[in-house]
Amino acid sequence: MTRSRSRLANEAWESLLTAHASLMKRFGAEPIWDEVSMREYDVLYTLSKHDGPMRLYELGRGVLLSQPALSRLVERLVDRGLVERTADPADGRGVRLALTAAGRERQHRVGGRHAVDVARAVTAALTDEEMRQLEAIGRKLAAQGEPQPPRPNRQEATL
Amino acid sequence: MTRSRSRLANEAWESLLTAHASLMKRFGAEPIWDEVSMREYDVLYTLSKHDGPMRLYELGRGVLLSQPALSRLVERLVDRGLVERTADPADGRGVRLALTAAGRERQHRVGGRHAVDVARAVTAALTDEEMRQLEAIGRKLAAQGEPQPPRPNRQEATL
DNA sequence: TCAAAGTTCATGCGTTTGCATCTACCTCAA
DNA sequence: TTGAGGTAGATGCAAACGCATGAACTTTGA
Repeated sequence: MTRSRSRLANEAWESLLTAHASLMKRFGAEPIWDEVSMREYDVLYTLSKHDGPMRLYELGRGVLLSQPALSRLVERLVDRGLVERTADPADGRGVRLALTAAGRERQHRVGGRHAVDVARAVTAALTDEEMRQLEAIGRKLAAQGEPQPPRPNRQEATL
Repeated sequence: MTRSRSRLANEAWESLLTAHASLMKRFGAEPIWDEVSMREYDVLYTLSKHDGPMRLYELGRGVLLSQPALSRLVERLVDRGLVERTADPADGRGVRLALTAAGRERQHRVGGRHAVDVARAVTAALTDEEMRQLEAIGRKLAAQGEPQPPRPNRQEATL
């Protein structure tokens, strides 16, 4: 891999990080998180777009939290009546997580307001073409992040 | 703003979020964070690419942390001899933050290893052209995130 | 068949975070 | 000049987090 290609990659990643931090800060400052925090919303949203119950470790894939932290976050949502947690009949170790009616309502309401803020910020910054590019690029990066286990062919780094 | 343009914006943002979480998780799993955590590194890196001392609130712009959390994170880095914090002679309220020699060395060493991981993941997922696109898009989004104060024209959402 | 190894989630515990607030200092207008 | 209002950063405290580990269950291979 060429030197400049590595450099390009790092600049692109830093750019993504900066954009993420900047916009997260902006969105977090909006007065819509009084009922659920952004992280809680993240979980509610992930559950909402998944049909059928989810396992805790499935949730963990999409959320940037340790497994214990996620476990307790879910517990709090259960206590507040937004998420339902039942034992998985097919696997005694696991749990099945799903939104309650209240949870779905909450997600939808907060999500609607949040989407307005997102649209406002993103459309102000990007053209349609750029939004499509970002969507595609993000998808590829996310796919790259996931698959570690295909083949354990330990091909050590060249550096 | 058209409906589909809002939708496009939200899909792009979600894509960015997913990519961010996925790769952050991957990078965080690398065995290079035993000396400084990712957040601490973020601060060291931000200081390293800034010439001259920084103010705490300047640091805060780039880091996704509350002001008190950042204040204490910096305090820990000071205690560990990686950051130097001195009173600002020009503003008695403020502090001047800079890397110590040890801090600079640490940042450079960890940063070098991290950059390898970033390059590996990003170059595996994206073409050169896509990396350039991401770099440009991130820059625009970050710029959009910053400026709130131009005009407080409260133009309420159409939801 | 059954014990060893792996997986899934929960819990103990020390650390870190965010919110609210405080102190100290700066700015600006009267 | 001065005092009201604003800004920079620190601190008290409860909430949330990550790491290490535990408990319960499943899977695997001999």
